[in-house]
Amino acid sequence: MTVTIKDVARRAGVSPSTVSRVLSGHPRISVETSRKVKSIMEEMGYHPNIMAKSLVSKTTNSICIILPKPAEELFTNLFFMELIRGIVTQASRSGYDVLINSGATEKEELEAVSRLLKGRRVDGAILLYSRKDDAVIDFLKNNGYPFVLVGRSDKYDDILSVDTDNLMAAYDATNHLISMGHKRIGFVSGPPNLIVSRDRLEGYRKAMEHSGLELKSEWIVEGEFLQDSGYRAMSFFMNLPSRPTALVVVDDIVSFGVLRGLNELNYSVPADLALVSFNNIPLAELSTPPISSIDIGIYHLGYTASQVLIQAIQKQNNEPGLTRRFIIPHRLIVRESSMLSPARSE
Amino acid sequence: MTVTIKDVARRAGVSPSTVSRVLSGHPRISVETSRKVKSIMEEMGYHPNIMAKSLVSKTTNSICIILPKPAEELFTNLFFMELIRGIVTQASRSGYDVLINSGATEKEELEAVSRLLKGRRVDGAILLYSRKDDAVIDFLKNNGYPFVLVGRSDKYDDILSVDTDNLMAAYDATNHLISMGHKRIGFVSGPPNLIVSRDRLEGYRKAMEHSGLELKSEWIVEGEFLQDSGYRAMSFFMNLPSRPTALVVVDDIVSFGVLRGLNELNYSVPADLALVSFNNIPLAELSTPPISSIDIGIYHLGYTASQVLIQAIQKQNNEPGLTRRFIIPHRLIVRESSMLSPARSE
DNA sequence: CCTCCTTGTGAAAACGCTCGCTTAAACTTA
DNA sequence: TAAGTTTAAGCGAGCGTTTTCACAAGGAGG
Repeated sequence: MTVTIKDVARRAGVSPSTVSRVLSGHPRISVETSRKVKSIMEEMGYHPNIMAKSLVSKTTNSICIILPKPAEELFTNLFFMELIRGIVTQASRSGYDVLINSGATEKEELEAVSRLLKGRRVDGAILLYSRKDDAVIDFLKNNGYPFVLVGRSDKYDDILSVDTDNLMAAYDATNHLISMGHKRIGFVSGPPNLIVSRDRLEGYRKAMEHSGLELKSEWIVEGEFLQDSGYRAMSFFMNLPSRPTALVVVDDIVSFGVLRGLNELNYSVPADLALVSFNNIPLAELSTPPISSIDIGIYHLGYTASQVLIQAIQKQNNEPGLTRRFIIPHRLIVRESSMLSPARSE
Repeated sequence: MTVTIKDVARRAGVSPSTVSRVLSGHPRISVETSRKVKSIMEEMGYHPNIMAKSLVSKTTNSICIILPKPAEELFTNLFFMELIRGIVTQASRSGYDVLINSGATEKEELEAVSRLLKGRRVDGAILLYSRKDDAVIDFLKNNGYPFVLVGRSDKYDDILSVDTDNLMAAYDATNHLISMGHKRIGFVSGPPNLIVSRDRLEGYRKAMEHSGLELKSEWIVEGEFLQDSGYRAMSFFMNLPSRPTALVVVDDIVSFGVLRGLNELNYSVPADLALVSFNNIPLAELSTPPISSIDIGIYHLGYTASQVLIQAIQKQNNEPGLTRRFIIPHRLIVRESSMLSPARSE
């Protein structure tokens, strides 16, 4: 039925080992033999059985992406699509296949990971987003499996990770608003158990402090990475007796919610409320008005994560002392949503 | 090192075959043995080696998604993310892993597919989007590999496919505008080599004809599934001596481009130009104004595709005479972008 | 009491490939 | 020319499973 290495060998009049060596570019194969075998492989339409190869080589040439549990939410965020695109592109260039996986619950997630890694279906894993405490990270680390984190862990500092300097990014975003003349600046945060939420909040705080601006606790609200959270935050802020003139928003998607709310109430952006958010997803530029955003190079983040993981798998970056944490530079893209200074008020 | 079936067998005082049978729920295993073996597997942290299993069973319990070549473009479209989400969710429920793959060129694409299928790394494939002539489809069909097409082929009518009735969807969209009183209706189409573009265009044509409305060729423009195409189409239309009062747009993303252009020129939607598009991606609802869209159940499309493929792999739907073409129902979601009748003009 | 099932288990042959040895041939070197 | 060295290719033992076949023990049927 399917043509195996033996069939090729027989037809070429050599042994299977020779064919195998031709395949892997072994040095001690004569040019002539190599050429002949190759042409026969071509002719017979031979494709090596990846499973058999994996079985003996104990290596699968594939990696998996683990999406954290509330996959529905995350999947609808263009952020992840960009990340996945970066990963798939790089992996494919390195000859790796990418498996994509998500579990409904944290337990399922862990089961899936251990099935894939222990069952030797993949050589390593990329984890997207890090919770403050993560059983999957523990599992991978304790079992010595290669993995990289997109984000960071505050439990371990010796694991491979690719991340944005979120503190600095938030610092920059806030400073931009301050430099536009804003003094009353609010912050719409994400779930408190995500490190990214915390880091960005911290950056906002630092920037406010450094400029000697008041830091009211009522100007900070928490939510999810969903439009609805933005919507709710917006109505909370607009009902405040002393409301902010500008907002730093933890994710573009959340900004869309803020924007929608403001539109419904006939407020205008940036005149009534200026906005800066994070991630610069492709649609940030397309909303009305376009949203100022911190471009964190999502694609690049994914691309690098894949690169780092594959190097780790091939044991090219395991000497102690090597960088384990890769920071992808960010930059602020100023658009209409923050292009106006606030009206004088006090 | 890693614990194998033999280790478990030895420890349990049985043969590897028995352990294997326990694993697969073979009927002729005593309850007692089964329980003992299971507890030992648990205790030793045994996970079957998937590669070894695949090698002998000639089945991998995984499928792959093939994204067509201009992956960059497609990846940034939420459409694909939704589709992938549906596929991954269903596959995971059926115990299948999902591999995601895209090639830079058509040739690379074909290579990847044949490597995966011939190399027996996956049991079947899901193809997203169908071009009018597709080498990958030919390859899969000629080699008898299980696959399903999201979209349709006009070359073969006996292959498994999951699709929207795009002709009817466009018919409905156009009729909606007609029922709002529009008479001058334009169409922004996609690449002409995609079947979906053609079908939607055809539906638009039919609806116009049935209502006895004029069908000017200058009211039909072609583009890509990108915002820019919408932008360009918009400026083309607005410069026309006799411009349409409403547009049927082949994809929401393209509508965003139209919208952006209209905003820049201070036109208002729907007053100056009403809009209906397709796919109803999550952001259609969030734009200003929200866009009327044909919801084609993208997630459901993906979910069904996975289901159909896995059934085909397990040979549950291969008898001749069975449905090979699954149509997912669509429905029109009317939003602000089409909620106004046109000003009287002629 | 002998034969025939049934039930639970084991032995061993694949599955398609890789890789450490070994061997054979050809070439050096003294 | 004998011995050593290099180069090219083959042999065969796995890799961790599944699965066919065989078989022992016990019970049923005549």
